[in-house]
Amino acid sequence: MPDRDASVETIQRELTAFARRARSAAARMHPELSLVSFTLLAHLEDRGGCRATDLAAHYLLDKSTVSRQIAALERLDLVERRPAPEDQRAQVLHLTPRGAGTLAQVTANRRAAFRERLADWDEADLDRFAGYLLRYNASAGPLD
Amino acid sequence: MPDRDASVETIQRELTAFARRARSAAARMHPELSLVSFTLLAHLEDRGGCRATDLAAHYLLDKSTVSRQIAALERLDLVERRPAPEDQRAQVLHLTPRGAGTLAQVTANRRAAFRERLADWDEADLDRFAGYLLRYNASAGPLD
DNA sequence: CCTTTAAGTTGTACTATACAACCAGACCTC
DNA sequence: GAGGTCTGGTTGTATAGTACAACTTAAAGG
Repeated sequence: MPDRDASVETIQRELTAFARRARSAAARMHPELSLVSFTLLAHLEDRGGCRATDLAAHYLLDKSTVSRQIAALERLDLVERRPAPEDQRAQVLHLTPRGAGTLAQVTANRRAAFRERLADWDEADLDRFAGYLLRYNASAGPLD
Repeated sequence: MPDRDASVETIQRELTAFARRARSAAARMHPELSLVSFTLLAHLEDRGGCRATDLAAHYLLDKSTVSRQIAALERLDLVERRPAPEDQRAQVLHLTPRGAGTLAQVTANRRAAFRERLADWDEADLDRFAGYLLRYNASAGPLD
């Protein structure tokens, strides 16, 4: 028989355990792209390009952090800067072809890893789990 | 109608978003104890003391990392070292009273935050969500 | 115009982390 | 029981990610 407090306790414990491992797990899965870099590239792809400031606001990162992350991604030829037509101060960031390729590769790896990990879940459970995660994250505010 | 791939995709996306925010969220929730320190203290409480090597093995951290974390926690008077009775090389780490108090405080804060966040979930959903997280984490291997 | 605001970069500092070198105590084998 | 090896732990060094503050340049608004 379910007990509210026990369930909350378990959720807390398991999410904490997950959080602790997540970055190193990501690093193992795709050494060439940290979790943050991956996220930034994915966002650029999703939006079809945006400004550094937008990334900073969206992910609650300092603009200096984003500036350096982008500089690193540019050095790797994964991102390029284009002048913003209406604001000479700003740059619009876009994936390069290489960036798109790397992102696709990493995305495919991640997808495969998750699929395998969830291979023996039945469809109804997957659907409910996805729903719970959405609901949980939605209550976090506009952090993502 | 649930679609397997769509659910996996959602799970992946939402877990990634969660992982990205987790550390800074923890830092906001309890600035005095990082997620890792919190975990180490909790483990010490749970086990009633253990060696640094055990912590490193359990959390897949390098022993040097644990050594420095423990040194910091000792400086804060949250952890103390006791000679290991049967091995002069080793030290058994224990919470100090202050460490136990801080851990209790942080645990209470976290619990309250999770409770509030999950306040409008009904008991059956909490129970299922907890079960799914357990199942998901269990498939990760003995990382925790 | 001149002041204020916004976009980005750079200097500096801190934390978490790993790997390698090392030390000291324990253990094993002959 | 002496020497070689293994184990627990610390320290040196390096890297990544992050923040805050100072600065530059351009836009916006009185």
